[in-house]
Amino acid sequence: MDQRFPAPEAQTLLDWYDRHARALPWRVPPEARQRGVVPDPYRVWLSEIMLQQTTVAAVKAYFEAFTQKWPDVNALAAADEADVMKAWAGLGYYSRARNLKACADTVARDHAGKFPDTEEGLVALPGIGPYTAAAIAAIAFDRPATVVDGNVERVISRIHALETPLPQAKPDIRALTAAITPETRPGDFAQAMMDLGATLCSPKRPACSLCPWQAPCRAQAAGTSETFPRKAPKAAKPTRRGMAFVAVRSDGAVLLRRRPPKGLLGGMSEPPTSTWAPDAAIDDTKEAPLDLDWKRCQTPVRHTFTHFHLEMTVWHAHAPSTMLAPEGHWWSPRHELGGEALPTVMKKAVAAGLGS
DNA sequence: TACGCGTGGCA
DNA sequence: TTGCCAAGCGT
Repeated sequence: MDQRFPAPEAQTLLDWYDRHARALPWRVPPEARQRGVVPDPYRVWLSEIMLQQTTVAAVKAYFEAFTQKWPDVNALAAADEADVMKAWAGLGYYSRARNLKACADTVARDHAGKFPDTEEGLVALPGIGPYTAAAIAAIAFDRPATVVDGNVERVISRIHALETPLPQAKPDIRALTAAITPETRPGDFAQAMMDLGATLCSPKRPACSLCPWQAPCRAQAAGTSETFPRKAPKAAKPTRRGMAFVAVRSDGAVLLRRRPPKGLLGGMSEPPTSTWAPDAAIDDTKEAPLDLDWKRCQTPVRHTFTHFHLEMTVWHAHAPSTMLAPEGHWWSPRHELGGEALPTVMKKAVAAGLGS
């Protein structure tokens, strides 16, 4: 052990957390936790699912809406899946919403509405992986689980100046995190690690001068904090092209359909679309669901998904009020359009079709 | 093991 | 404009 770098102490981070913890809607503040206030496992679980790969700023409004609509796991289990998808629309990664509902159903039916209080029990539930199981066990049940998320990976890789790139470094990071996870206040420790990563030990321009773990941090000493964690370069995103068909009935209703339950935007709603491919035709209205006088919108809708760019040509047409929706489709009245389970890209397409 | 899976904010 | 990124999971 290099004598210049003492081991990072959990207590040092907990002292910092007691002074600087972020106030979040799903969190029991450290002073209340110390007085014996315990978190609601339902709220901890819901927040953890929403926060997967998603920013706190984006989650807040959805968390408030969900807990208003469905205050506990039994209420969510009693809900229609379609309503859950509508409430999740815009948040992204829609398999999370399907798994959220499946998990609520399982907890209500098989566990009498109580979440399991161990990592093993939690990780067996839909949508709960190793990170989320550890986080719920620690935060909701104060178990000394090793909680490793993207924040922890960044903090630990900097403290130890780990040269191994992610994801190969994950086993080392897990072991190093386990070694400093305390038996007392493990839930606050996990949340403190995330707050440190989110506020001081940030990806860009970390505020090392304010960090409670400045002394043990090798990257800080070398002035290279921002270069960790090491990562393999990412592949460039290809561009796919396609079409969307926005049919508007004379009373303003718009034709929608449901996407297949799995895969991209699985289970969400959309105006009819063509298949998307790099060389797809964007002017063949024979692919449209109805035989109408289709007109092309001038500006295509651009949208970027995780692994490709989409350039979608939007076609629009007026339909007579008597026209029936094809099998599997429905006319969504204009005043209900905002409440449909439309992902953001499809909201853009509908807006383009209505605006032209 | 590696890939598929959304979105919005920011430099 | 473009790339990068944010509390990962399922297959």
